Amino acid sequence: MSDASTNTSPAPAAPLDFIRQIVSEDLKAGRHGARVHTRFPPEPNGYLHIGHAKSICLNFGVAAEFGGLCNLRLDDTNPTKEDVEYVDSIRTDVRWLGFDWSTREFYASDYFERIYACAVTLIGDGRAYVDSLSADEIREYRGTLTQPGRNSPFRDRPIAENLSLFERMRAGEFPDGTHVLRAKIDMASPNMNMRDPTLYRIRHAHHHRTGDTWCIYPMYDFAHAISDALEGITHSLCTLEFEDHRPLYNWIIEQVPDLPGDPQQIEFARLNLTYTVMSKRKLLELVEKKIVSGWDDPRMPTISGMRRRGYTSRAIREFCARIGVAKNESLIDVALLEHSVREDLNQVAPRAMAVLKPLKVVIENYPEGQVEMMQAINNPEDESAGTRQVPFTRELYIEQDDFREVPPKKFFRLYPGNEVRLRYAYIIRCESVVKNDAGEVVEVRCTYDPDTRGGSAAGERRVKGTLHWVSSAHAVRAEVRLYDRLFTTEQPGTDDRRHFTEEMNPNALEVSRDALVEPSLATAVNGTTYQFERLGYFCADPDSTPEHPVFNRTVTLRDSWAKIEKSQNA
RNA sequence: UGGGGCGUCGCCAAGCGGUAAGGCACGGGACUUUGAAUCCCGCAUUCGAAGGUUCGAAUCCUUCCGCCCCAGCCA
Repeated sequence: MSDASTNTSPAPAAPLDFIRQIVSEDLKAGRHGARVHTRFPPEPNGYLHIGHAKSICLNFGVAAEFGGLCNLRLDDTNPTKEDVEYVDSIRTDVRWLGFDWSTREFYASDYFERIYACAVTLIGDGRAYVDSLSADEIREYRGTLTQPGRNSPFRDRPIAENLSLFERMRAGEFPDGTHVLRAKIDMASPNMNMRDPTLYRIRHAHHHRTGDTWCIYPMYDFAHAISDALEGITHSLCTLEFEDHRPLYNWIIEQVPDLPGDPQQIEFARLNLTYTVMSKRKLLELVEKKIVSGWDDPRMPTISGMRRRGYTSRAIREFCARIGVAKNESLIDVALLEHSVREDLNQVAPRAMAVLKPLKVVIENYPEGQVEMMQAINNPEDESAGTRQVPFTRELYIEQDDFREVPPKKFFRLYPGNEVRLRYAYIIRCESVVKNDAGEVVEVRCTYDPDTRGGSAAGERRVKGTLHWVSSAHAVRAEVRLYDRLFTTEQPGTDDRRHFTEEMNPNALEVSRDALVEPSLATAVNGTTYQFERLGYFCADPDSTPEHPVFNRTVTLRDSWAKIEKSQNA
């Protein structure tokens, strides 16, 4: 993943982000035993999205760059929200992104016994107590942002009673909500997280890994700090909203005796993307209400959705490298993601010709029944990709958008009397059109110049436009799914006068069922992304069958003509 | 009106007292059998604001302004 180990030519080092600066200095100073050990700790309650990709690239990246390790840890402390389907998808997605956690796949639930022991120790030291207030009462006692809280009447229970109660909580003697274990810190703290935070709650629920072994489960703050310490994590990277939790994190590390390691929590800004929602709650809602086809719907910002759409993991990693890591709350322009995708795909995607909205072209002076095989370049960016043969005949299809009966200014595609080049084939001239009863052009009649065939003959005539095409007799019908952004607003979900689903783009999916693709695409390999020349990048979808190929539009090509036309109409 | 953070170009982001990197976006041009790609050029006299310290301030100090997060037995 990294070539940082080559000691030959020290490339002009890109500036380190603030986290890498800290890690680098810690290493230099010999802190944390001069080690770097990070972890990526998702909760298995949904699929990973592009925001997680930022965290994954950071955690695994930092570890790799500084000769350390990164664990995959599933933070599964809430059995009511978590599921194996999610842990499977997480493993798949992190691996697909290109990262390897070797055998270091851990689960917070692996530590339940040890976390329980920590709690018992805390109780024994008088640093935790069983509270029997109701949830509502606890909230009341907590105070407000400006007013201190009050001590619970159960705060000074004798240690022995706490021990016994906690043991009975574990034994399942109490129903949900009757008791909770709390840290004894400071109900007057200006930091709400320090007002005797809950450490354990009773949940008679089946856990996807521990089954019915437990009916009490540790809270995030408690489980996370202990898990980090147990795994020897040195730098515990998380998002900004946990900044307020750091004092509690440190409290736990300090107060629980005999914990190995001294992890350091550092917070960075989460990723926000324009025209995208990034909360698992909202994404789950789209899935559950069947507003999208599933977590891997190509319109979703999930890793699985982007994969199905045709994004490459390399493009996503590059994107994550470009957005940087800082503490500013940022809103990244989705155009940067699209740029990263195009940049990678341009290098690696095989080219092909496909016509999305076909318009028939008949070349009047081309012999009927004749088939010529034209040599086409598979990837001009990669000579090793070779060439292929594309059949050319008298009757072809071109893109409807490539013909205008009345051309606008600067339109140098096909119109009556004009000449264009057919890619890898001949120059043709539009002689006349055939219209239907409604007055729509349904066929374009052309003539071709036999001397203009193919690629590179010197001194050949030049025309301004080059069109893609397919042979009527050879083309394969395909379904093409044209995706656009899922939302119409830059920051969906931030307007509290309406539900975020009201900001969805009704045209986020447009299906063309009568697209025609060149014969070589009939056997397109599922998951391969092609460039359909002049249109964009398209990925063969798993829904494809040999009789019915399906392609997802990954992203369009940049389109300067669209800009010109738009400014003309403005 | 408690606490914790953050304010550098339209969007990100370097900068760490010596005179504003880079990317995206945008605009212009070259090239072109993809109006793609590629290549050039342009794009912050100024760093939320105002004072102050200094030969010198985005960087140090003071005050002010704006935005985000926190009152789950969620993570």
